[in-house]
Formats: sequence, structure tokens, C-alpha cells
Amino acid sequence: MSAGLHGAVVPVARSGEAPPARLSRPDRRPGLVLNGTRRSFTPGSTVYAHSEPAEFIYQVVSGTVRTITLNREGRRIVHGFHLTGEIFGHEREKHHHSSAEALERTCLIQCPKSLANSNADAAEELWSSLLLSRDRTAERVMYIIYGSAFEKLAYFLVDLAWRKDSSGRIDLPMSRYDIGDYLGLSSETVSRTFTAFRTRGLISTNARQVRLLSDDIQRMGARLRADEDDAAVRPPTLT
Amino acid sequence: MSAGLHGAVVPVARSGEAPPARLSRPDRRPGLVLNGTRRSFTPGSTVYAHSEPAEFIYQVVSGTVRTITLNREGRRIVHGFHLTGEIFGHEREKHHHSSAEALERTCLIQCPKSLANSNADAAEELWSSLLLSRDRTAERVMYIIYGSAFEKLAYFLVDLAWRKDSSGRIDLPMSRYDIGDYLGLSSETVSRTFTAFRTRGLISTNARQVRLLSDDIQRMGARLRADEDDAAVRPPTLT
DNA sequence: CGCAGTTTTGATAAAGCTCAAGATCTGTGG
DNA sequence: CCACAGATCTTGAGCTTTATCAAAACTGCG
Repeated sequence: MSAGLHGAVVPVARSGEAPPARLSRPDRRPGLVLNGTRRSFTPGSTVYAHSEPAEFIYQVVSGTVRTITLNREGRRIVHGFHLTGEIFGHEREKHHHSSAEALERTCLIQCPKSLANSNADAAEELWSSLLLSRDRTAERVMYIIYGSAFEKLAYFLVDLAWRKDSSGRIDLPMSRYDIGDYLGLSSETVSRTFTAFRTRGLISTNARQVRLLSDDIQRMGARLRADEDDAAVRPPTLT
Repeated sequence: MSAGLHGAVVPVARSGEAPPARLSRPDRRPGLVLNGTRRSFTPGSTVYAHSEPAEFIYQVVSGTVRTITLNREGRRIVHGFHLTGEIFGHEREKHHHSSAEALERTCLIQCPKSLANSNADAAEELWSSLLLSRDRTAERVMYIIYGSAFEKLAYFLVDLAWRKDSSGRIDLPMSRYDIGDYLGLSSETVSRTFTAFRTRGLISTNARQVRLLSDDIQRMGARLRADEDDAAVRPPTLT
């Protein structure tokens, strides 16, 4: 290894090294694996609040949920947006360490924690949903740390389009504030970046409806979608 | 809730609301719960590389490991530092999505994935180690997004001191580059911030030995350590 | 129709990145 | 034990990105 004992000086990935990490998308979406009660939530309503006892795991049947926390100064972090099929609400301790709020009309399966582990299928899905959300966070951290506002928003839109399975046509359930608090940008910068995309013909917008137009954005999506579990085999098709 | 339908305008946490999220430290450290082969690693050596088959889970017996990935431009992200007792290496798919490297002389237990789930105790510990690392990342994201260089480094040092159980006296196994790539700072800024801390009498340093001196840093540590699982019960003692 | 909340746009300032150059440290071999 | 080389750390100067503050336009819902 020529990059120093501690490998710190790695300004550019050299060929022959491991390809850069990208989130490989799961090949299938989980069905409704959790058993439990169905509950409906109106836009803006709280699924669970910070510090409440954590008794349930949730799976989204329809709609969108955001999980958030506030830092010491009252600044908000959006930890994730949870779309149809996705599972959220696992906690390490007896109480919730975040709050979960419905962004639109939302239907959830509410599954008691005990029940979630009794079923082998569900337990397996629970484990892999946690790993997926970890990997999603890891990828987001990458963009938060090194990405420009431009890259962050492009990543966000393409990722969302993929997860919603909506080829290039997204109905955003979240505000510019939400997106900002998710990507580490101010809502103003998010708005300005939307405008910049629109100006350059990359997207068209109508309020919260977004259509991804140009390949400059779609191509990034292709790159995200291209890698399956065989990343070790294929040559890294970068740049 | 008066902060708008989508709860976006929350400039400051008002009293009566949920206290800001902080990572509650686990009340006990895991023992050596994983069974498997012990392996030793020299400083700078690779435990596993990106894209390699993921066959094992690891637990640190002694030493320190960092897990990293590179982004498309070759910039490095340090996802975590793994200290004595800590478990790492769980993957969602068949291959590793990060690389793991020993930072110093390090001894690990290498546990085959199959074996890890056979033992109920180990499976439980595996689950909670994954949740803990998720919570750790969530806290770090908070600092990456909203923290100044000052706050990031203070958080880093105090957290490390706590995890090493070394009251105010740390031997850093990682470089300034590593710290920067973990906190989203350039190594220069990390260095400058160390200097600023030293100048203000908050710490003293001798190469990679750090001693936390002033309460301005220790107090933040106390705050981190103060909250157990009863966060819902006690009044928030903030500021 | 009006209001609260959201989005957009503009102007300004500051934090931290980048580039650059020394200084210091660590391990190695003579 | 010393000298050397590679790596790491420190410090400086300038610049860019984006946060912040401010205000106007828009939107949706009651």
C-alpha cells in the first residue's frame, strides 16, 4: 500500500482499487410482512413522539412518514422518509429516540415488537430493513459531507424516483424544509437548486410535482441502479 | 402542533416539547459474545476489502479498526471507528460494502455469519450492536449537518474518551485525516481546531496523546453520559 | 377571499476548503 | 546512535459555497 501507513492520502481512487461505494438497491421490495393492526394517519399527524415508549414496529402500506429529531439548539434533522413497503420504528431501548410524522394521508401496519420477532420471515425482513436503512444513511452521509447542493438534490430526486418506482415523475410529499433538513442544506438553497435545475432543463416542476427530464439527472439514476450484488465482478464503469 | 402542517418551521425547541435527541450510552459494554477464530492485525493492514465476500462478523478484542468507503471522486468517508468490545462487519448482501482496516496492533474475533445467529445471546448482541451503530451514525450526522468544526471535534473527543473509558486521557489511534473524513472536515481544519483547543486551555496534546482539561469539554461529556433510558421521565436539563 | 404556511429571490457575510510551504514525527537501515 | 525518507501535522492566504437575513410572491384550505 503506497498511500501511507494509515492510508490517509487518497486524493483519487486509482484503478485496481476497490470501486467507490454506491448503495446497491435491493432486488425486490418487501411485501407486507408485518402482522398487526392497520392505522390511518392524516397529514402532519404524529405516529410516535420522541421519548414515548417504543412498543411497535411499523410498515408503510401507503403514504409517507418522516422520522426526525431536534438537536440541542432546536435544529431539526430528518433521518429518513419512509415510503410504501418500508419498515421503521426499531429502537435500541425502551423509548423512541426520534419522532415519526405522516407527511400525507398514510396507512401503516402497527406490529407489536414481540410479534415482529416471532415470525421468522418478519424477523428476517426486520433485520434486512435495518441494514438497508443503515446503508441508505451511509450513502446520504457521503453526499452530506462531499456533495455540492447540486449533487445532493440530484441524488435525492433520483433516489426518490427509484424508490417510488415512478419513472421520472415524482409527487413530492415533503417540503423544501424537509429536504433541506435531510440533506444538510437550508430550505433556501434547496429552492435555489430546484430553480437552477429547472433553468437548465433538467427538471420541470409544478408546485410539488417534479418531472426528471434530462439525462444529466437520469444518468446518475442509471448509475445508482446499475450495480447489483456483482460489484466485485464487473469492472468499475466510472466517470 | 402550531409549527405548521408539515412542522417545518421549528427554529427553536420550545419548552414542553420533546427534549432534543442525544445518544444514550448503553449501560453495559458487550463482553466477548462472538465465538470464532482470533486473528491479529498489524497497523494499516486490511481486515476486509470492499467487494470481498462477506463471510464473517468481527468483534474487537483489542486495538482499533476503521471502516471506510470511497465516493465516486475518490474522496474517503470514515464510517466508524471500532474499539474494544465493539462488533462490526454485518452486511446486507453477499459482499462487503466498505473496507475495514486496523489502525494499530489489533486483535479480532472472526465469527462466521452462520455461527453468529445460532447462538441466541450472540444474535441478540448482534442486533443491538447494529442499532447502536445506527444511533451513533444518527448522532454524528447531527453534528456533521449543524455543528461547527469546534463542536464536531469536541463531540468526537468526548465520545471517544467515553467509549475508551479513559477519563480525559486519550491516545488517538487515528490521524487528522481520519478524523476529518469521519466528521466532514478537512484535515487542516481538524488540525487548526486542535490548536484552538490547546490555545484556550481546553486540552493538552503531545502528538496523538490528548488530555481533556477544561470543563467546557468535560461538561459536554457529562451531558452525553447523563441520560439513560429514562429520558422520558426526567425534565430536560438543557443549555 | 383571506390567512398561514410555503416557496422564491436577493444581498451579505462567514465558515471552512483549497493550495502551498514548512515543521515535526516515525520507522528504517547503516 | 544517527541520518534519512516518507508520512503526518501545522500554519498561512485567498477564495468559494452556502447560511443567514429580509422581503415578496405564491398556494391551498377553511
